[in-house]
Amino acid sequence: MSLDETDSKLVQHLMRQGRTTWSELANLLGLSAPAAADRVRRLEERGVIRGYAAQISPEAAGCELLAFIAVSLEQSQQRAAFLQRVEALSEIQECHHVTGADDYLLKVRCRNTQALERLISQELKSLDGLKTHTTIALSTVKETSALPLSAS
Amino acid sequence: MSLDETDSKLVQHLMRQGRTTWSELANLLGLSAPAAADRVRRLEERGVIRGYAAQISPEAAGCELLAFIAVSLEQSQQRAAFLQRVEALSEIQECHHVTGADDYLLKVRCRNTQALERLISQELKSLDGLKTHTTIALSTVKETSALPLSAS
DNA sequence: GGTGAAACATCGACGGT
DNA sequence: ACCGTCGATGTTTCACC
Repeated sequence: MSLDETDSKLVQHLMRQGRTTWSELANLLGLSAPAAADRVRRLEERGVIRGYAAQISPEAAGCELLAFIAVSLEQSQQRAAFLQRVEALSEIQECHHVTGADDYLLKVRCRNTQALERLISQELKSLDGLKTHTTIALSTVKETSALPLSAS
Repeated sequence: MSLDETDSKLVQHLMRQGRTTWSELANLLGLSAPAAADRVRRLEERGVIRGYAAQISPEAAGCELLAFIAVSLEQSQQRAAFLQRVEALSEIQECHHVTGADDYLLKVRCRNTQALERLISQELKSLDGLKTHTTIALSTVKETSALPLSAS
């Protein structure tokens, strides 16, 4: 289940650069190209690599606003309906079930405050007994998808 | 500054699949391979595409724990030191300056509660006047890097 | 933005350790 | 079980239209 040293180097490179050419990966690892490709394929099969994506500037894509919404569900029979809405709404980037006074924490990106208002008032608050508490991000200091490598 | 319809389709595909082959992109857009490559290169130069990355399963990489830490800075002269620490700590994936009672919201991934304790007690709380409020994620319902496309 | 040819990278089969 | 070599195939790249 855990990663050997070569896989660690590989994963770390893939997190930063994405997949470029096998030959580049190969001489990074001191292997031949087919061997590097094999390792990547195995990591994909094991689910360590979930996929590949381009990182898009949210502002360039017209998403100027970033907000975190804490959600409380006071009627637990609304849970399924809430989770269904979370999946359906493309503005909701993340939804975590969390400890503390609230039930869920949402990370939301949208065009402007008007779009946020619509999301909260029409999409979320239309569920009975659902309370929200919204925090707006004024600026982002750091945002990376890189994980701390573990030497295990 | 804004994206035409072809660029929108392109960006949407790149967010989901990463960069595969020019020919695949080309016939998705109804263009020739060099034309598709040109568009991608221009988007990279404009900063719309920030880069490419593999999506790694945090659990597979040994990061079992996800937490959100709200940080209050009661002495504003500590701000520079705090931001420097944020950059240096690889467990901190995100740091946003936010509205509300607290100043910053951190998204943190680490190995276990022991690593989280070390991060909070030794790395963060060692700054004078810094208060934290930590929320643990029990499970993650949704987590995507995709953005809602805007037709502009 | 399209076309063609040269350069390059990938994929699969085979052999070695 | 994992890695290297080699040849066939497919893809990118560049000059030019």
